[in-house]
Amino acid sequence: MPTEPLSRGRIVAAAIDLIEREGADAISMRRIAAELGVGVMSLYNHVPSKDALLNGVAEAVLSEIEFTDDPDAHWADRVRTQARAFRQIASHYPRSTMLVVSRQLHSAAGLLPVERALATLRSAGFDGAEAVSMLRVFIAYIVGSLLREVGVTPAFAPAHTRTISPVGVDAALFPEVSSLASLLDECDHEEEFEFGLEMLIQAAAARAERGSGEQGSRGQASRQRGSREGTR
Amino acid sequence: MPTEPLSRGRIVAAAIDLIEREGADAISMRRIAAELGVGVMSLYNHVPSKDALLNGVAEAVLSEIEFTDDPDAHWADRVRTQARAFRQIASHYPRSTMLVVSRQLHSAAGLLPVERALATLRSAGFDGAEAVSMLRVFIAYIVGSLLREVGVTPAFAPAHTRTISPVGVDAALFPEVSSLASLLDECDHEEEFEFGLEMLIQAAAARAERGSGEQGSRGQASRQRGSREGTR
DNA sequence: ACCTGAACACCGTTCAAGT
DNA sequence: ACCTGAACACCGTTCAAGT
Repeated sequence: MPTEPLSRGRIVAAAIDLIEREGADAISMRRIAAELGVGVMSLYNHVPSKDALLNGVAEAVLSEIEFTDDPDAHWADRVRTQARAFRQIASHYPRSTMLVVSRQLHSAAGLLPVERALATLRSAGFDGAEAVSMLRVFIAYIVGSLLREVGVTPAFAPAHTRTISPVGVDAALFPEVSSLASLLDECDHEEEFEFGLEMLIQAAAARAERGSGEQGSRGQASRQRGSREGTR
Repeated sequence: MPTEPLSRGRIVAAAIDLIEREGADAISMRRIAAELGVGVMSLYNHVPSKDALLNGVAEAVLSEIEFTDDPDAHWADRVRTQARAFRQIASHYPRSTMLVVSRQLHSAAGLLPVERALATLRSAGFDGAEAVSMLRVFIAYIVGSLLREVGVTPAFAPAHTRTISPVGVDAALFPEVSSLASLLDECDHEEEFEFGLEMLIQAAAARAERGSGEQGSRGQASRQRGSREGTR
């Protein structure tokens, strides 16, 4: 009594469900098939391989995040909104986050956020090259933040396993780490995310102002990369 | 004729070798054992599990990067040097990078870079809480950058598979993406890394200056997180 | 203490057979 | 077109047996 016909969508949904319930390590074609009450090989009628299925999972998760965008808002606010939308992945699909972040998606699901971000950065006055570089910087920061937030914790790492607690760190070898142990131990992920986001936006704003008149300023700045000379 | 006795170190080295040669997906306890010319179960005399072995791989890779640090240099230069040291992972051990980045290490190998970074940030005048937050921001950016750089490409993705080439993107739906396709297609990873690094250092420097007099400024700034108000 | 083969409970995917 | 069981070539790890 097949309540509903098998389909790519149902398979992907079952996979997401299983990942969020038991962790990314727990998923296998056989488990998913069992979850759907079908034979393993039935899955291959709708999905070419496990790898393709995982791409489907990443796409589905990414396309489910809310991407409201107000084109009339200040560009900095639009960047904030878009960055926070990405962070929703970590809270809505914590155990699938690694998957979303570690597979580059060449589909519309991945292209739409990029399109919006580029439009926003161009509206701030950046030229194409600047907008692309800036977008890459923001994405790198967001991806790294999400990875920290979801911890990539193996299944259910007990919260009591203190990692850098005052006890266990040699205060002579690591004075800073041991004196800041309590701060390193706990982390308000939202506050931390916002802190870095503001740093990046501030740096971007400084470049937006500076760049309004001069043309090749960024090209020069990037040309002196790799030099070991300091700021001052 | 056992040329050399089996040891944790030899096993980890063989694992790294195998990963760099055939990709992270290719490694298995059985393959590593075969590589070393021993039975699979012999590995378990020196390593409790595959998971522990992978932690060992991450540790070994991390501890092999050069961490020169000149305490007399300007703090911004020290940050630059340390950030670039991390990026060496991507060039020296591209296919192990994901492993290093996705496992939090509670060993000395992971603690030393943290200790140096905190000392550097404190020398810039940041208090403990600021230094810890700032460190997290830099790490998030670096981690995200490395992930982009190593591509997490499945084994040997042919370079000819153009992902966002001008052809294949609907210019009406994605005007920015399609007009900036050539810029999005290619990426000078070093230049890109330096670009974002300078943005973060600039933002950090602005906070270092501002914070020299006032005490609770950062606490206030972070307290207004989540507000939808803009910059201006 | 260190090594090991057999065995167990899993994998992803191919193939030939069904409807 | 869709489903499927058997089979193949793999996994990580336990266990009991060896030295």
